[in-house]
Amino acid sequence: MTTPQLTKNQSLVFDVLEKAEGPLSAYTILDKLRDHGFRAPLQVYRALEKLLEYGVVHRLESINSFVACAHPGDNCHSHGIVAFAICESCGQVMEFHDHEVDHRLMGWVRGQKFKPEKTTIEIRGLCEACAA
Amino acid sequence: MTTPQLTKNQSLVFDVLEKAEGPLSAYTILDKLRDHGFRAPLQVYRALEKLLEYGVVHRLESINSFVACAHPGDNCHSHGIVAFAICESCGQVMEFHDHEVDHRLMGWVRGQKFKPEKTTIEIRGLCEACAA
DNA sequence: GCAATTGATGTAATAACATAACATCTGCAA
DNA sequence: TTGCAGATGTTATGTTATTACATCAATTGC
Ligand SMILES: [Zn+2]
Ligand SMILES: [Zn+2]
Ligand SMILES: [Zn+2]
Ligand SMILES: [Zn+2]
Repeated sequence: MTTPQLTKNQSLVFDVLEKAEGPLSAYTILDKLRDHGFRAPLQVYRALEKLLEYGVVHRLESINSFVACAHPGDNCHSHGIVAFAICESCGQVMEFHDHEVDHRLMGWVRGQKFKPEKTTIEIRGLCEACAA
Repeated sequence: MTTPQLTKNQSLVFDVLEKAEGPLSAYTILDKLRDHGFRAPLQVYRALEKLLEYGVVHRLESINSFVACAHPGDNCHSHGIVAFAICESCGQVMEFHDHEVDHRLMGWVRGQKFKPEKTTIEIRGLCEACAA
């Protein structure tokens, strides 16, 4: 997915996520953008929908939050499953992918004749700093 | 985790999930149990909390729903990560685990000195019947 | 120029998911 | 019998996400 020029609202939402230390909920983003004219959740959700489509933002299903992609300008997401390690203490998110994991999971679903559309891998725990 | 005798509410919730074709939301469970005296979401959420703790029910993060474990009486969950394939058309859920996937993911997090607590792997797509 | 179309935006209302706070009950142990 | 712990009942509230409808702006074809 090539990323077209972002609209005003998309840019505002993306900038908030890029500057954030960790993942943010849609309503947190809304609050941060009230000074810029945002009034309703839909302004955030609509921007996020596009940013997800362009692959520059990820949704973390297990914490109902959104994070800017850690691999800007990289097209690696189109080749495999992205996995996340999420620190439950400080919110830091690490993003990675592993072709062997992809291979095992996709091999299993193929054996079941299951047609995968979207795969979520999220590891919650404590980052090095917080586990100390 | 050994499963103690279930309480009345826990049994009701578990029975609903066991008889269901697929995953159910907490509020769907609530509606199915109104005839049995359930009135409030908390009655469901409290029962689910225990059932999750006992490992007899799983939460599907990506669809905010709950499903009875497909491996009754099995303790395999204590040895690894459980993965789910969820049909977005009919709701059917397949549950499996793969030690190689566990190994790769845990190897990666160990390299990052990240301490994992709970891992989610969910594949949404179409089952064989629905993809046809 | 000027409709027609398309995509983006604004706004209000509502739906769906989850928890906080507090009271009560029940079984069991000191 | 009293105290405690766990389960339950109830109300209210908090959090996340979508529906419905109106408006606006840029583009296209005439
Ligand atoms: Zn990414
Ligand atoms: Zn941390
Ligand atoms: Zn299971
Ligand atoms: Zn299906």
